[in-house]
Amino acid sequence: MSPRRIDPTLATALLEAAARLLAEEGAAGLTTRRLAAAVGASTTAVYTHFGGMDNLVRAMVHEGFARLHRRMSTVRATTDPVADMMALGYAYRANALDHPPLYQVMFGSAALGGFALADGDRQHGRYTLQPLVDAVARATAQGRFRTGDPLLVAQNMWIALHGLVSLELGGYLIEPYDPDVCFEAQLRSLMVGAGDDPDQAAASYARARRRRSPRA
Amino acid sequence: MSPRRIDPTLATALLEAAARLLAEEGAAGLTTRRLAAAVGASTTAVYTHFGGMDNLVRAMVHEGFARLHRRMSTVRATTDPVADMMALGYAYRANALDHPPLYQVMFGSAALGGFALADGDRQHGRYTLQPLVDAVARATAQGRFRTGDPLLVAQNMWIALHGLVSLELGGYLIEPYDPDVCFEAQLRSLMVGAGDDPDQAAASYARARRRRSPRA
DNA sequence: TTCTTTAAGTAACGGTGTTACGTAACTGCG
DNA sequence: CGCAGTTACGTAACACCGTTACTTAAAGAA
Repeated sequence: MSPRRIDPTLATALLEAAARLLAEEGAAGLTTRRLAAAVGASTTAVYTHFGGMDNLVRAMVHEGFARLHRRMSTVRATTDPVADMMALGYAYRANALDHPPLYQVMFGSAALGGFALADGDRQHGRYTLQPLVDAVARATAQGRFRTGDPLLVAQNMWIALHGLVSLELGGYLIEPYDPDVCFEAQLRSLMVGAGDDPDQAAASYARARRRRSPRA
Repeated sequence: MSPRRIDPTLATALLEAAARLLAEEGAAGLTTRRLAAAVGASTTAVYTHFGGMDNLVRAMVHEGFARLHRRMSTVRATTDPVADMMALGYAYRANALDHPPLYQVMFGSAALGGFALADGDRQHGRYTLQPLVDAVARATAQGRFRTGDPLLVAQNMWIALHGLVSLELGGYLIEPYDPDVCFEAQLRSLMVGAGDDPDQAAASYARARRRRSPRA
């Protein structure tokens, strides 16, 4: 009927509803019509505020990266940079497991009806790696890693983490080699691969385990 | 009009058309109607032969795993098992880069309209890892890897490879740290992480590079 | 030849993203 | 205060999607 002028920013209401829909029903449940129904508006609201479903999803992805960044930032640097890296790995994985569909959308694992992120969106999350890069630099400075490009080492760890999380969310890692087992093996292997001593890596792993999963 | 009884197995024609559509237009271009048009049939053909889009896609995924397995099998075992592992890594990545949309569907990175693989489908590709497991066992027997579970080490490498390929296909790996750079660093890091000596890993890497990418 | 089975087509249903168009409310200016 | 312009929304439609009754025609068996 009459356009109801109640919003306080219908845009944010749409975003919240979209996040809830995505979390509760997965990517398939996030449609313009259900979104409109959830906020008591019409489907055109999506277009006046975002210009289409793509941009709305893009906004959600940005928020997702921001939340990931916040979570990674809660991991404080200690005197054991390798343990710090592992703690960052825990934070990364915990964030993904807390919001599986969002993670899958962020990294393209949920087509969301043929929509695609722009180039800029994909690299938008790059700053998220910074804490990891710093930790690598500290580990290298302490002589625990072979000298090399810290960003390359960090990116390598990110790649492996994404592989694990992606396969875990997809349900590809099963029984005796379940995600937890793989994750532990992967973390230690990554550090040894970067140059750390296996025993020291194991000690750092034990240390990182103790300060598990800082809350979002 | 009249049902034309011409097929020689309309089913295979549908599969071929589906593979072509997927490769040329991506997951979004693969619809029942375009599929039907491509083979000159009606959309019901998909249902009489596959019982729905899901099963048709499932069949394509199985074929994709079979092709991956064939490609991995062309990597012959040599006296340098670490180089063999790296060659298997090349084969894995080359296969994915040859059929990007198919790879993304195989590993859930393309929702294909809310359809999902069954549990069995996801683990169907598991046998593909066997050549890798064998190579790990040989490397361990030669003392180049720390003693441990070969399947866990192989799965760890698979996870990292998938992370790289997945991010590469998604366009997340850019400029100074492009996929090729990351891939090389990753391969060597993986071997060192499993216990190999850095120098020996570098030598094996050079050896693997020389026998690059056996053809599908 | 007739009967049964099977594969295909037709047409529809409900759902999707998107858009043209109308309309009501707010905003700024005189 | 009142009038224009802009903006935000709803309505209704379009084209497309997967899926499914229902029907029809062909193939094989007796």
